Amino acid sequence: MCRYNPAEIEEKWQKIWSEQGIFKADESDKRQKFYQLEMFPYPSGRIHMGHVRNYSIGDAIARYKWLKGYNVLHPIGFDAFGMPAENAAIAHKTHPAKWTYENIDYMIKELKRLGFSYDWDRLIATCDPEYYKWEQKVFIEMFKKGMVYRKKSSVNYCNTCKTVLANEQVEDGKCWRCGSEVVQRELDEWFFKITDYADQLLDDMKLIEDGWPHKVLVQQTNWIGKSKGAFVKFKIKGRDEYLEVFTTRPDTLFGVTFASIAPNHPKLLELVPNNHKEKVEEFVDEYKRAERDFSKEKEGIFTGVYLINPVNNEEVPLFAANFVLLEYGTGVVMAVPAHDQRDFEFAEKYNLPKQLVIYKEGMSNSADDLEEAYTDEGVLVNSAQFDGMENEKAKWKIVEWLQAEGMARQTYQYKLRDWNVSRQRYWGAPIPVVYCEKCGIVPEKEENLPVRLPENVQITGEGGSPLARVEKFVETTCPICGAKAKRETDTFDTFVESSWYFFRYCSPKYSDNIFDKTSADYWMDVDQYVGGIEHAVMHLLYARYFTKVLRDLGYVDSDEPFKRLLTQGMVIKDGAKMSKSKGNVVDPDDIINNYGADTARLFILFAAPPEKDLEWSDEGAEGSYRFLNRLWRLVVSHKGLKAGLVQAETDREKELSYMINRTIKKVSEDFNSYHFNTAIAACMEFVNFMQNFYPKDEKEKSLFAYGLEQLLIVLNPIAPHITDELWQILGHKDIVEKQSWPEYDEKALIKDVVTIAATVNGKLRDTINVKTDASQDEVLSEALKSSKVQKYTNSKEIKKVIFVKNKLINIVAV
RNA sequence: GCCGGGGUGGCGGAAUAGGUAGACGCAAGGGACUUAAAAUCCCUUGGUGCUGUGCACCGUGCGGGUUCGAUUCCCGCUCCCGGCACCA
Repeated sequence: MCRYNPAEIEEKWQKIWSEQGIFKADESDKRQKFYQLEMFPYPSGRIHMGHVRNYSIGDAIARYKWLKGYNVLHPIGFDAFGMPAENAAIAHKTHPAKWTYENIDYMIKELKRLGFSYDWDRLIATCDPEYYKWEQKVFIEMFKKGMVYRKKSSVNYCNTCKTVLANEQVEDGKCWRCGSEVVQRELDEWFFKITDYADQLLDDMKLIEDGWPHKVLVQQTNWIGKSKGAFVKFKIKGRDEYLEVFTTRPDTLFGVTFASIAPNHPKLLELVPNNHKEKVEEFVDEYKRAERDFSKEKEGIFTGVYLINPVNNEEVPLFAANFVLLEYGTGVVMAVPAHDQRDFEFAEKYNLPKQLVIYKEGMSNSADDLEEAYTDEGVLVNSAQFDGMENEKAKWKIVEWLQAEGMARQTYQYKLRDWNVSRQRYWGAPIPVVYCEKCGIVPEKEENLPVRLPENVQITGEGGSPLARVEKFVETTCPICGAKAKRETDTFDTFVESSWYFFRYCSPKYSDNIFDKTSADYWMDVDQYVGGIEHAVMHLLYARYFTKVLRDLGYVDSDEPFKRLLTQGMVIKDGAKMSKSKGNVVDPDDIINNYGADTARLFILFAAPPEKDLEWSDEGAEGSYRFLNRLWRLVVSHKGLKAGLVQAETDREKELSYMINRTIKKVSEDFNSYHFNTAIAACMEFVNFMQNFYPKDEKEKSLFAYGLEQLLIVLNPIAPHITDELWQILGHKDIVEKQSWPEYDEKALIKDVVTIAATVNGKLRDTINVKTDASQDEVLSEALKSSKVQKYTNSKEIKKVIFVKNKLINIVAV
């Protein structure tokens, strides 16, 4: 008997799949389409376990859909631009392109060794000019429609990566990629107006809420951070000018005792009277010098300016305060120390008065008795005609009242900022604009696209954008007037490329436009997207936004790119994420060499449900390998049998038939809900059963062989190589991938006899075997025959009997 | 602080329109085969107790509640993980 030799058979079947082209997606196919997508990898050098998990999940789904009769698109590519390529270029004195393409070649080999069902003809790499050309084209169209703009702004800057970061890329005040401290810098930058889409990004969540993890939608909602409030005008004392504040609590306007302004507010120094100038300037300088430290104590300084509260004409002092953000609202806030904790702390520190305006029964009616701000509900007090009104109601009544005077209006504010897409790096897609002294900012002509990255560039990591030093690149002519002009030297944030790659897969070689609309209309939306949770508010928000942009530019009809999303958990080892520094990395290559790809895939799908973190265990992988060996021996030892679906008559036949159908049912249900771990468990149970069955006569043998065949089909999406090999060993000329997913026979699942629980007062006392669908009376009399039941019912009165057919009988005895 | 998700054997994890808790796997222990080892196969394995091979009690983070019956539903608490964080 031949032994299971994964190395040999895996190579063999990968070659056969490739030769037969069975995973090529074809639009002319009449079957229903299914677009299965996994987040494409960054070509860092090698595949890691996180990739294996991501792609094993995606592949199981894709292969399942093939077997279910769908026309599947399952593509792969590389998110190939980015900083590690430049860093590697500096470290190894090579070129980012060379490094990147070598990595891509190696990683393709690794992916192929894992046997994934990709349509390799659709491979894309985002650093290919034939790819980024289209991004440049769309950018120009966005520019013309006013969807992008350039402005000087204070931006997040990473000194290690020497480039700007978008808000989404700053984590805990640190760079998302390298972890160094992020500082603020003033630079001219390009922005995508994603804020114009804030409401759509929120509202359209209802289109995807059934298919996306709740958690991701909540994270995006919080990130967009919409809040309802009002702008309120405060007159500046002694001037015919106003400062506007944003507040979500207009109900507390009568409690305003001072106001605060952001130290970097552009109007601040202009307003400050001379006798306060020196001190305020000092404070502002100190603020600007300091790193932004969020745990810092609240500090401020009186500006010498008074504002007039529009609700009662009271004068309140204006403070410059370090906790006021210029970027949110208007950069000026009204302060209500009695009902806002920050204002409370500030007032305590600088000994400012507090006025109570929201009152709840039981509390003191003096703000001086408060130990912290009262932020809950209540009724208004000390608020003139609004006294006694519930504060939620008073909010908008007060705004209405002020609005009549032109002093307030209802509004919404968002935490979401426009997307800064400029990066001062070489290895990215050039932003296709030209600066002309006469014509200003001019987009490159479409026929001149792509604006190619120059190849002969020295990457040193020093002195700003490398492109700025390439004269041949920078020096150009104005697309409008033809005069000498300079090119933009910033490149796009690489998240721009990953915001539309799934469209490009629909027609990856299309050369007339970003994609062929017919193909995109056919394949989009992505039916199932699989990737890491870490992209909840970066890639996944950008991709949703960019899809809406493409829609508004007339390229597509869809509002949302990904119908369903599955976020898989991390692969951890010894309780921590695998990393070189911790020395707990398991290299997929080693696992494939030792056990084969099927074992790696099986284990990773078996060890945990997809969304949960998965603890890698060498012993566990070994166990999965043992299972495949058991499967191998089971099938090989019965290879002469001829499969046939026979009518089960004897008890043994019925039991066999029951197990076959039960397994098909369970695995089918689990595949539909992506519970691969329990699907595999069901297959294991079935193998255990089959190992101990030993078919005797011809009928049993054909049914047995039929069961083995069904098992191979349902296991194929998880362990494709071994199932194809065993399928062939059973005498088939074709391959499992050409079969149909099995249907189960509901009738075979009905047993003649069922075991039901006999409980007394809810406690299990015995289990009894009765005819299927036996009546309550029959079951009760059978249960009362049990001595174990009698023990608890004798000498007691039976008050009540609860009966669940084929499941349980409960006797209530007192 | 706010928002979201969780707490089940030694471990990874099963089972919730309320109905036999611990499927499947790992680890551990015992046995068979073998000159031996590996591989394979079989058995045991939530805890405690007892007059030990059967029976009792306890048991799904903690405390209550609803119910004939709660891992599942409700209330309160606690701990862990993730996200956001001076957002007015």
